[in-house]
Amino acid sequence: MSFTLTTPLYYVNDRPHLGSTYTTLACDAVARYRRLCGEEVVFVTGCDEHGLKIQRTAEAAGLTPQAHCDRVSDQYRDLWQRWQISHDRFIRTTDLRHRQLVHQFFARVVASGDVVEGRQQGWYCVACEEFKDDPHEADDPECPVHRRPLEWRDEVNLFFRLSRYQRQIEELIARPGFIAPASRRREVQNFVAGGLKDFSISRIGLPWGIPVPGHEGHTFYVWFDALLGYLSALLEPSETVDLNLVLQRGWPASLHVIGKDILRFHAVFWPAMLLSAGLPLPEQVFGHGFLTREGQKMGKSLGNVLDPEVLLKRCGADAVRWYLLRDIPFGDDGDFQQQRFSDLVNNDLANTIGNLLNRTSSMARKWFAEAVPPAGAAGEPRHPLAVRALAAGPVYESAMQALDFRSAAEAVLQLAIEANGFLNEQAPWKRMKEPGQEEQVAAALYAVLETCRWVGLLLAPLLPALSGRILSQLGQPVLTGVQASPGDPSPWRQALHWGGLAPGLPLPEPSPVMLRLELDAPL
RNA sequence: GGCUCGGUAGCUCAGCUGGUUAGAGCGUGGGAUUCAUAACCCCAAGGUCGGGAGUUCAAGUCUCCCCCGAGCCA
Repeated sequence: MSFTLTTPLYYVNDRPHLGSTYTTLACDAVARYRRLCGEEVVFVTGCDEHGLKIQRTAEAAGLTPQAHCDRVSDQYRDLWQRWQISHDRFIRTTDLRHRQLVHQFFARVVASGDVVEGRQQGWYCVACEEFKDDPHEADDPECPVHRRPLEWRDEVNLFFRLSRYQRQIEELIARPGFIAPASRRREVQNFVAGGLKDFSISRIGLPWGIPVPGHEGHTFYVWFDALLGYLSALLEPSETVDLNLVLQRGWPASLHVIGKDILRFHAVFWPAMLLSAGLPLPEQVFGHGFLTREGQKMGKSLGNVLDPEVLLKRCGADAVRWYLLRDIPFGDDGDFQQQRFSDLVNNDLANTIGNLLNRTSSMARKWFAEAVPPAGAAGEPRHPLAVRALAAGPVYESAMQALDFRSAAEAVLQLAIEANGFLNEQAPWKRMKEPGQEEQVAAALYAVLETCRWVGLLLAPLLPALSGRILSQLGQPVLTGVQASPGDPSPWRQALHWGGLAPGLPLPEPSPVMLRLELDAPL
């Protein structure tokens, strides 16, 4: 069973921003989860590097387009590494191999009779890389998104006959689950219901792009070429570029995660292109929401852009991942609020989870020879905390399947909250002062330590680093996505049974697994 | 202008097919405790559920109108 998922291929017009980081973190959580479940995962990310906008940005910076792309794509690669993103592929659309694949794909589309010449006249937004519908006679029209002047174009281009796929696309988007969250489906349906129009797939006089074979002076429209990056990413760098091979390398994708603004490209244009080329369609396109900051749109003009570099450096990956995944319903727009960010990180991670482990481990060490105490009655699946943990598992898993990170995170957190409550009820520190209570204290501590182990395990996809610290403080082996033999449950799933913590196992001296955030200045 | 979503405690939001005293988290206030990262645990706070009208024995929960905000389309 293989699971291919993609982030968008990020446009290298500017340095990476929080939005792309958000998308990528979410995908990383999914990829890690699927691997832990024993699935073979291909996690694709990369950069989209062609187009007039890039060419101009490079010129403005006094660089060749290639040098500019190299620089920005390096920033992405570097950023993902520091965020510990577990992608398997990083594709750049300026790779030679990508170009070859685009040519093969184009040949198929031509063979299907889906490429025609047409005259394209209209107002063009370079920033959007898109024709707008402003009337021909408009005076100095502006792009409503970028508030920049549109440019008049009148050229003979190649068109993709999207209109031929009207029915198939309608059927596709009607399929439950194809467009997620479901709340976004109607928007696309309305667009499609309006009638699909052929769209141009080439540009004239734009050197920074992939040349169209057999059409001197034409380069591919940046969107046409970019989406194909999902396919070229799948091929091993060492093997010949052969479009047929993608079927053995993970295509079709199970999941495209994108920002809501590019849903149409992924849910309409892209599937039509694939149909034309005779390739199977992705199973799901998930359009997540946008992030604002303290209620305001982030932007250069406002000077309120939250830099992922700064966030990582000052707060750490765990904190940011937790906040974004646990507090913002994935799919909805979210607002980044610094106060809430530090409140949640400190309460959930440092206090509730971190301190739980710390206090319990230190009691166990103090009274039970620096080791996991005997389980006694706490080894039974009937134990109250066992019941909780065993119930949390399925809730957590179905949430992760649905990309509902928030519910998944809450299920884990709830477990820790319950364990804290249980500990206070049992008050082992009080009981230890009374004679003959040792056995019960041991059992209570065991139950809580075992709950901590579950918390650590369940946290692995969401907060891999913190998860590792928790587990290692419990003397547990580092989890990897190592494949189980087919049919067997994954090591991770196997570990998720009550009583996995071995009594007598030495416990290392505890040290806080999660420090509190002290953000004195604004981020 | 058309369509689609929202408007529920200071903040962020849950509230499915209408039915006991409208919920959670954070923040705030109080209490308890000392194992622990001044952490954990318990309790409280009285929000006309955007406004108005209607249907009903009964409406955040259905219908209509209006106001406000967001998005898609034109």
